[in-house]
Amino acid sequence: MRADAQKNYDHLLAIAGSVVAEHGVGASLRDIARKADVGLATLYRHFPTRDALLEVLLRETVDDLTRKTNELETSRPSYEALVDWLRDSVDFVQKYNGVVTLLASALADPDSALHASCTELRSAGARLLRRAQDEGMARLDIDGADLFAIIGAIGWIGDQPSFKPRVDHLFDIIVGALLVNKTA
Amino acid sequence: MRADAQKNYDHLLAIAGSVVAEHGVGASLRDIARKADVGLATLYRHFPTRDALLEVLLRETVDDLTRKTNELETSRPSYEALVDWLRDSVDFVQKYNGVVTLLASALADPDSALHASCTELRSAGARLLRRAQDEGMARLDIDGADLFAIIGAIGWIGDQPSFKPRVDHLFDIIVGALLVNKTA
DNA sequence: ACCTGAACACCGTTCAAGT
DNA sequence: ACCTGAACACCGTTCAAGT
Repeated sequence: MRADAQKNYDHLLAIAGSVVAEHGVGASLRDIARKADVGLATLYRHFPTRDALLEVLLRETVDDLTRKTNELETSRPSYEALVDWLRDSVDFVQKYNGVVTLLASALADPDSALHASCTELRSAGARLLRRAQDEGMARLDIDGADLFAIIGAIGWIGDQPSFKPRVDHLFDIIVGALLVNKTA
Repeated sequence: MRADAQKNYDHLLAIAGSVVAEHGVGASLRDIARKADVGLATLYRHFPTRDALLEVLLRETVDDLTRKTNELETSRPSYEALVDWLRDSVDFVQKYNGVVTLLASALADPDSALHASCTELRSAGARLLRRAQDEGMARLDIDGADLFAIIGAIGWIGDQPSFKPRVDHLFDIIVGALLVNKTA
């Protein structure tokens, strides 16, 4: 990549990060190009679709999450590992408003630029879930896709300004329902 | 209202119902006017905002729900009444795609045309919840707003085509978490 | 009273023309 | 190679002009 193109790319990405942080995943691409002092077609040249741009914005965080999953799996009890991973996943989808709906549709669309990130996330969760189920710590009637849907549902709560203050409380309640009651 | 205006109003509403059923609450208003063979400004005359149109589309169902809540309250055990009401509420928000997000913001915005419907729905749920809590059937650390957020979260799952098949299953799991375990 | 076309300010997407 | 302005087809919203 030519030096001037690289500079545009980096600058575009930085501006996109702040605009998406403010307006969510549906932010105006025109607005991003404008704020980056770059022609709109230049944005399209670097990021041919909205998904492609968001994929770059989210990739780093997903990779961190995947790496951390490996650590959790080897170093922590299955119960704690699963809950910690759910906590991290909910934090991840709340990086930008609207990520949950984006990921839900990307999961079902193999052509989406985000499809790989979604399946990675799902299979990481499925592994931790399986381990907890094998040890009798998690209910047996759920799978990785259910986990994904539940992360999305909790993330949706966090996306609504009026519900955001309750999201931690509701996380505890909903996630609690996935675990086997140890006092029984 | 003049006879011709009434005819336009009724026709507009019927067309809007089918277009919103197909494209969700964000459906193009232009498209609705076009399909109704009516000038776009005529739609605006009858429904000055998108909220006003959706409010009319949803009102009937909310009223049914409120009426049914009264029945549930007097004729059924608190536990069953609460679960049935949650079931009906989730069905209600799934009448059109995107209703959950619409209601979440309308609940926080007293100027919204849907604000009244939202607070009605919330207080109906709060009443049933209180009764179940008084009888020791529901956990004590939740309130009507939590119930509303949870209905929204489950409704969000139903709005995602890839998760829709799991929504009944996840309803049982999440709602189960709100009830006190009777086997203890 | 009620209806309408046209105007305005946006948006995403594409492409011929520039350097 | 890379960038850009302009064009196209949409959208929501408003308003002067018609009947």
